[in-house]
Amino acid sequence: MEKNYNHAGVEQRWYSHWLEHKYFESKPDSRPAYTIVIPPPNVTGVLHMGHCLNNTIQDILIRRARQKGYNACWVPGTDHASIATEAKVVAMLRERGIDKNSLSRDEFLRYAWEWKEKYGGIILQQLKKLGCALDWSRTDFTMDPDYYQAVIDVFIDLYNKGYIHRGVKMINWDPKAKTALSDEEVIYREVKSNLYYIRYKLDSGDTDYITIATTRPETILGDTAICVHPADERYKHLAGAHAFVPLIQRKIPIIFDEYIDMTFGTGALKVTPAHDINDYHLGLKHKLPVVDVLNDDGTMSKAAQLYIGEDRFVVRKKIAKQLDAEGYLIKTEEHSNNNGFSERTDVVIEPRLSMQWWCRMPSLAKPALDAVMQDDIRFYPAKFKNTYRHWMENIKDWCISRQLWWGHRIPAWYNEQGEFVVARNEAEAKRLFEEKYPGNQFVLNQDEDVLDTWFSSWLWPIEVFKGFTQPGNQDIAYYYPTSTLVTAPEIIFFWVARMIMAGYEYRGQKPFDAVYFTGIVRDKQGRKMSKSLGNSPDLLELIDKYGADAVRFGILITSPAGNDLLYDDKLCDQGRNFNNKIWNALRLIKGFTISTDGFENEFAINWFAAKLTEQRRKIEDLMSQYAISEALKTAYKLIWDDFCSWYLEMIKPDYEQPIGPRTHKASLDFFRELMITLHPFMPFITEELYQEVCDVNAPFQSICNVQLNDSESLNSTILDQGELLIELTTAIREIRAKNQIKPKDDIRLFHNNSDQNHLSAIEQTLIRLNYISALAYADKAENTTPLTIKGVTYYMEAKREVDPIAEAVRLEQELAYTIGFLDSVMKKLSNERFVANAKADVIDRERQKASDAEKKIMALREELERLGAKK
RNA sequence: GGGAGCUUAGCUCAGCUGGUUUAGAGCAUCUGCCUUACAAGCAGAGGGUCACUGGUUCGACUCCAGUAGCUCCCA
Repeated sequence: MEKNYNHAGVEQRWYSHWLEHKYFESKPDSRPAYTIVIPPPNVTGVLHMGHCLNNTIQDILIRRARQKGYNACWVPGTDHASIATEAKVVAMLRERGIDKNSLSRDEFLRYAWEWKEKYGGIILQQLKKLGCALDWSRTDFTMDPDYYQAVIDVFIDLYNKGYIHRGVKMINWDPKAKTALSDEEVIYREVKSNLYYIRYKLDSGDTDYITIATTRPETILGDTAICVHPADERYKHLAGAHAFVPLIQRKIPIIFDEYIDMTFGTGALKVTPAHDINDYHLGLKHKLPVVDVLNDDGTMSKAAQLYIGEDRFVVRKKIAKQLDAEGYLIKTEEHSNNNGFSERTDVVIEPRLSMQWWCRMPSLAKPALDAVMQDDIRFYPAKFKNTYRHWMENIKDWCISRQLWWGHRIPAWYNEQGEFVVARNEAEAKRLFEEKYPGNQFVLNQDEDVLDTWFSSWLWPIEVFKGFTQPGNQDIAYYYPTSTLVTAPEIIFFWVARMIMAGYEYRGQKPFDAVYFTGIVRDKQGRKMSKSLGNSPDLLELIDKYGADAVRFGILITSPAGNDLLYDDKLCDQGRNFNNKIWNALRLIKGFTISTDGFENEFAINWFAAKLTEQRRKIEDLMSQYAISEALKTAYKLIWDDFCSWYLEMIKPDYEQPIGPRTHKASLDFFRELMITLHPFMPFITEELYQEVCDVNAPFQSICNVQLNDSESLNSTILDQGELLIELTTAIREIRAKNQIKPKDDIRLFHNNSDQNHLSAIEQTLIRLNYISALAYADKAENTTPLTIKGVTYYMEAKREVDPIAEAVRLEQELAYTIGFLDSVMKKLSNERFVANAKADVIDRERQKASDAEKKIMALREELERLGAKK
């Protein structure tokens, strides 16, 4: 074997093997199902660190479930991402010199599909590099024909139930993508801006003005009132008065409303119902006209009268100048306020009145809220229940229409009068129209808009198993509800909540048993990874450099459940080093020569068997709580510390001596079990090395299909003995290190335990590990260094004289600590109320602690006296 | 403005329903080792008044209240 493990070649080879033999494909059978649906990545996406974390976790859950005897099924797929994809296609067309507006809808969609076929699967290919055990035969896409139909049918169904309606409301408008966005697609950021103080002439006299403050002077052209607080003394006299909008001299009323914050600006608010949600509501209340001064691309409309066709931000500057020049601008102040930005295009959102399709949520939300609150669906970490509840209890209508072409076209047909029906297709629409309006002639046109992408992905856990298009099929019955959803908290509302709603509405059942929320991957300075900062490593390069196993290790080892993690390449180094450690452990075992009279260590075998069982149970416990990082840490320590540092050292024969067959076989068995334990976390190296320790004559079995079994009973006596062995050995090594006694210089060890057999189980191993030439009972031993463990004092005697001064310092420190410790214990024990109130086993434990400490203090004092006499 | 959460070793975090040591781990640091699996390694060490202030209790990192700072979500 090579000196170091090299991942190159190994990973590709095994992944191909796994695919070829279809280990990851699942079909319903008699086993219980363990199902995960992948959060479908966006077709425009490429794999980044967030995906790496998210999918590694899913892979671990799936591989572990398979080991535990479940029929594990992990479904891959992508979503069509209306806005993002349409933007990519428009950009592609621009490069080819084609203007989207010159194309028909069908022509555009042909280009879009072409783009999707070419680039839409990249991200799925990248997941293979990570080792993901996905059932590729089930790969789905939100715009596949069946899926498409399911989305349309759900729309029709919800429309017929009265949940979906059409109406004019204020929406978030993305002037770049020229589409409406849902509230969830708007990101609020603080921005620095100016607060403009503008005076409006009043109709009461030429020198009377009222001054308002605004951050958006270009919208004054859409003003239809000025509003003040009824209790504001400054403006009481203006009841019934009117003002004139500067530059255009529109006459608008002064209105009074308690909504006004008297302390902000001048206490007078310009009211622009078309361009601000609060103003819109004021407008409704006071029956104000609506003047929409913006076009859909963010330029000024005809209704603005001025600057028609110019961009809103250009106009903001120009109009400020003009207002100043004409004496309307009193002053400008620096100001910071929150602006909404489009999640996809990052332009400033324009609140805009618009005719859209809406889905009413409360009755959908009710069962979905209850399910989570009652832990029928469990959230990990549970703190997200609060976030979820808050949103669900204040849920608003969902704006589901988007002014785009790429997506599920809204199945509504209109006649020339704007009357409409909702139907599966044009023929049915015609039929419905004839029912509604018998005898009339119609020319029908389908709605131009498509549905919000989330309106398709909320059906994902159902329709990937054809739960809508082939209801009652075997897959949906078997795999639904799925087991665990792994996702980011950012999409708890977008996606998680809505899937739960769809699950109850359409299956009468939750879509998954548990939701595991991952944190955000940040750089080591805690900054979010982003393209603009360039602080995100290229995942594929990382995998090339370190291997997928090491990268998986790196991203997980530092990843507490639900908390952000600070990524650093160093973590991958640690993963790579771990690979190497495992590799070398096997190299050692394989390098032994075996002989029937070779070295055997029965104690080591029994001890490690117990340790393995104990730690595997701990891993199981941690995994059941989704403490995945902790579980990996436990496996890491089991292999590195318990197996390599202790077990292998215990069984290592003397130089160039053979090992006994029993110990050799046990070591191979342990190694194999360790590979199985680690496999879900690091699939490639474990498969590679598992095969190395399998019987060559047995039929081939991939580690992917090996079952994890825990039937062994746990021998806790031997674990205690092992602990004593380790504690003693560590203490001896410490004394050696402090006194420059070489690791292999012989020592003699005495102890004062009246039970002279207390070391018999570990004696042989203790002697070998510590180069002990004599081990005996002694009440007190001259010229030795004492160490007290669990009430027994051991005396270590070295050929080399210990330095009395350094030794005295060491003992003094230990004595001080132990006295302090004893004090704290005695304080408890001398407290009558403690003895009266505390549980018996707590008191016993304290008494044991006290007696051990007393013995230790005695031994230390004696030794110090002896050293003192010497000085 | 509303809501949630966080504050434990230089860094990243464990520490569940209060009593297992005057608090643990990994990484980093320091010391000694090229020991015949691994220097991508081995052996050892140092490092924390558990943010602050009160309260409950025989006993608080752990429960409660307040203060300060930080983060996230929503409007």
